[in-house]
Amino acid sequence: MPESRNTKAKIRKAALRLFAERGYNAVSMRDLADAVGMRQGGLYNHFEGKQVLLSDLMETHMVGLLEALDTAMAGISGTRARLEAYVRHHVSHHLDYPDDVFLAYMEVRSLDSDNRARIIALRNRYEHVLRKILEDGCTEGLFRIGDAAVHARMLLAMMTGVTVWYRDSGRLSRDEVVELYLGAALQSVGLAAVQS
Amino acid sequence: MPESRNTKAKIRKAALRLFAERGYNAVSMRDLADAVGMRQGGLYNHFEGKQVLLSDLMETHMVGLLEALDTAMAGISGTRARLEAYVRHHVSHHLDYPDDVFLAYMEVRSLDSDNRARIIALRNRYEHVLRKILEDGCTEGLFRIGDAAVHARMLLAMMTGVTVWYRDSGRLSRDEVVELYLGAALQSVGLAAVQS
DNA sequence: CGTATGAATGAACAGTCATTCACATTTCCG
DNA sequence: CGGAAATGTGAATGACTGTTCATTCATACG
Repeated sequence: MPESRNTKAKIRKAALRLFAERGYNAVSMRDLADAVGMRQGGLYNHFEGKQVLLSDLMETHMVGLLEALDTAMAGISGTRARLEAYVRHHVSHHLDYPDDVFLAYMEVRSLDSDNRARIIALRNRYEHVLRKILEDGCTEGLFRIGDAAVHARMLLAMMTGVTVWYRDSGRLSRDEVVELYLGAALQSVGLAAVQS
Repeated sequence: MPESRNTKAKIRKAALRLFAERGYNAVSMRDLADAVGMRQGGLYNHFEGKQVLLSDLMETHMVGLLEALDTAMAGISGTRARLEAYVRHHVSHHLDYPDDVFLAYMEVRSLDSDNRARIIALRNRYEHVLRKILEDGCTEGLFRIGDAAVHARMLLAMMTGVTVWYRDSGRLSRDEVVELYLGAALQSVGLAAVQS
């Protein structure tokens, strides 16, 4: 069993990287087996098939994302503080797991309809938390935004895009990037960033 | 000749929709021929191959996007007015050509390296215009942003994301959406939206 | 009318796809 | 040690891939 879990984890890791890099449809089971260092037939001892592997990866990521969000938001009160916690969580989590995020975003359409519905439901839960914060801020007269639902989508697209360009070897550290996104997000809702 | 151009246009139109909908690798030449109403062999009278078709679609879009940007920015002076023109152009163009945009964004990795380099060069030119506006605004002390290069990417990701959720059948008109994005973009750089 | 042209066909090509399976090998546990 | 369960192999499956091509067809031109 110990060796089994190891191989399974190696398959997941390689699949995640390859799917994110080339796209689900552009990766064959041969490619995947080569990356793991085994023959294609053996993959089926660990996963029922390619589609199951994809939906497994995506569901694992979405569940982890929601759990991390819960942790990040736990005990945070106050609408502004909750927005800050959400933004910090989202950006840093995306910097930590760029392949997972990219896959979950790009390959939803490669899922069959049952799996797709499950993944989208998880994503909606995640987005709803931000939308609620923005609605609260509007109700309290704290935020100045045109439309909470639209603004939630704007912020999520803006923040998620960090995975497209950020590289660890670049000019900015992860923390600096998080703070840049936080500042922009706060200003976008009509709040000034804190002067530190 | 008139019929020829017509068929070519039909192929391009169908390919654009199918590639955007299912992804380049998930669309076969047979699928495409079916959508056009012909047999697969005939496609090669109009395009050298699948890859050429893809890069042709993407290049056409990028060139059109740059031309539309030039038109939208022509004669506009003043950093704030230029930012407003850029945002309005970008969002409304994306609302008008969602498939083109989606394809150009998602399928860059499906291009072979020569075509990819050409498309990315065009995209860089497009992004550079916004970055320049943001840098000017910083120099003039007009904008309050952490980093112009990063902020350009944030705004582009935010605005481009409109194609993911907007539907004509929805609650908001295109003009309303454009103004919402404009307001958010202005606030994100530290400017208040105009009170109308 | 004869013929050149562009376009469409449908079969064929060689290769790749995900998946299956009979068979080895390794690993675990009593 | 023995046997069973887990794990990996390599070949085979049929379906599908992008592309090619000989052929047919309709139209346009001299």
